[in-house]
Amino acid sequence: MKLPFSYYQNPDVIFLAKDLLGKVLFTEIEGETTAGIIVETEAYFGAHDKASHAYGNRRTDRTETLYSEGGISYVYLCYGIHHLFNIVTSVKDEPHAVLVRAVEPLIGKEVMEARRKMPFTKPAISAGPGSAAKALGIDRTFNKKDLTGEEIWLEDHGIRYPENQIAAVPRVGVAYAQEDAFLPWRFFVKGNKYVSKPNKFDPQD
DNA sequence: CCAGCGATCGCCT
DNA sequence: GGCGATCGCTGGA
Repeated sequence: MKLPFSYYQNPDVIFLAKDLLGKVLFTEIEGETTAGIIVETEAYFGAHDKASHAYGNRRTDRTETLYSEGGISYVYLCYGIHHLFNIVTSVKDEPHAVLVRAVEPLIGKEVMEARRKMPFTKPAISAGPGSAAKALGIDRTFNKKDLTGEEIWLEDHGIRYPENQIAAVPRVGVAYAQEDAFLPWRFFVKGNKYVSKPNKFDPQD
């Protein structure tokens, strides 16, 4: 059930971003297990993507994690407040990654409610990358973790969404990436209430 | 060494 | 819908 290390080695980060919808993201922190179904992702196409921290093969202390082999987590602080969780994919030195933007609470809902101070019936509990990470208890200490380990991992529960239920639209908050800002590399489950706000519904529907 | 800013969120109007 | 919070990373001095 736990996704094997090989799953993350796939060189096609766009495929993986879409394939990760429906997979279940787990954390175990101080004996408390929480998990959510991934319902929204964004692909970041490494060195060739102006929206990526690793654009142009930029290497700094922060981006070094992105050059790990697939199956490692990349967590960083955004706006001084929010922790954003990414899944590093592909082979070593190919800095591809998938940002998890929203999850649907599945296991440990009470724990998530305490972390977020709101009932799990409120979509805001885990809609949006900062909220999803907080609900699952993910912070900076989760950077560079093995995603097949005992603290954070993913499972395949056989959840599959038909093609026509998945929207592919431009990514959020990457206007600075110029022409790359228009690439349809944000994927989400249409109509799922835990999907983050911007363009919750496919404009074509 | 330090000023500017970000893959956001929640509160206020 | 508008805006302030808040801090590590980044690149230029």
